[in-house]
Amino acid sequence: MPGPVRPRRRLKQPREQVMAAAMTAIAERGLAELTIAGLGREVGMSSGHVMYYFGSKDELLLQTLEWSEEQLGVERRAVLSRPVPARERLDAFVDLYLPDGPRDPRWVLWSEVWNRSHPTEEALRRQLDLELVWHRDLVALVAEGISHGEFRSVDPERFAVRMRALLDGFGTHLVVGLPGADRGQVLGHVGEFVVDSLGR
Amino acid sequence: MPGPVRPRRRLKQPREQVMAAAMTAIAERGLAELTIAGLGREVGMSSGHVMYYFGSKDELLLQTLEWSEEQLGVERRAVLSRPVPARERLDAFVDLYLPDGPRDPRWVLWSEVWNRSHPTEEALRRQLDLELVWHRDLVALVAEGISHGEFRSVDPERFAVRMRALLDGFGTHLVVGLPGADRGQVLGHVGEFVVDSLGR
DNA sequence: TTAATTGTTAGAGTGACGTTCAAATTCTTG
DNA sequence: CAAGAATTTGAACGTCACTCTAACAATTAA
Repeated sequence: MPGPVRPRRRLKQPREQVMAAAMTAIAERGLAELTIAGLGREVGMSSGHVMYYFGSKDELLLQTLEWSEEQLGVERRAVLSRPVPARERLDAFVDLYLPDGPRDPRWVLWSEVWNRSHPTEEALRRQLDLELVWHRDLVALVAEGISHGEFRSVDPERFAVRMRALLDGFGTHLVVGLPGADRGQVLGHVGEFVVDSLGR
Repeated sequence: MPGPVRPRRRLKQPREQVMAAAMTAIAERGLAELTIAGLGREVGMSSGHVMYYFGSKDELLLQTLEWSEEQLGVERRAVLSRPVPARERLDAFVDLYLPDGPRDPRWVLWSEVWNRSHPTEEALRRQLDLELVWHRDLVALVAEGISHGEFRSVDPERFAVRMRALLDGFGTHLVVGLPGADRGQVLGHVGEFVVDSLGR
């Protein structure tokens, strides 16, 4: 006697559903408790099904990070093209760059993928691409601010490297929930650094 | 018929042996490939034996980080008490603070323990203690440099927060092996930041 | 010295996980 | 509508952290 036939409906946008569930799960319960089977359960897939789409957990995490960065990229480009002073756009850039708070999934994923011991050549290139878009946009914004006479004349590339180190440091503090690392205070520190470095 | 009796000799300093092996293994093969059984094999212990001493893998990693920091603390205090200008001691502080290079086990462990989703109250306190010793020493050094007229008069606490964010950012770039993050260049950036912030 | 107690060690067992795989089902297309 | 491609399931596998029991060694008590 055959068992009852369960419906096998096709899902809409299965990749997106999984990645969205992963972001939520990381924000709510952390990476350590994120399992392929559990993730599948959230969206009505078997573990094998999730593997069919992503091939491995590492690849799932990297694709989720890329997906998240894509959405943020849209916001960033919108912000950067606003017809307001460069300083105002720089503040918006910083606001987008920093994590929302402890366990921000985008930052958790960043840490996870970069801490892999043996990334493939291809994965490394993709990870680096994610860095470069932020970096290039920052360099271009600073260069524009300088050419408009709004910022002091510094080397935009060199400033961007230092600025991103500062943001990554504060971002790390925020995302791990280091006591004393409050988003408001961090924004204050960064603002002061910007004034010190670029103010006329 | 009983099997052959293998010697069950007591090991000397078993905890230290395991922690040293963990540091080496992380530096050479990364955290992902670090297993309790494999670690035991390196020092002639069974997996159960390692667990007997550390109770859990998380606890092993945290104790290893503490052990590593203890050794670095000795070096740091030696460096900070040298009878040389504060600036020179600050440079030595930075050199000790930053990772040696990609996969520096101290930084890998730091990232691992802070990225745990649900640390115990006690673990969190111990992790925070590791941060505080660096922070306090930095604040004291800067305050000393100011009082000797060597540094500009800034808020030492505020400077230390910003300086550590910068160091953590650059340190993260170095430890994950971000292309373009070279230790020499990082030291250059940090040196420039110090001059900008504290130079008279 | 021996007996009892405590501390140390091995290794088998457990459950959860990522991953693989073959079979079954649904969709697409000629 | 038939054939091939794409999708979906769930069982199986190997590995891992962790648990547990029994054995062994060191220390202490008598």
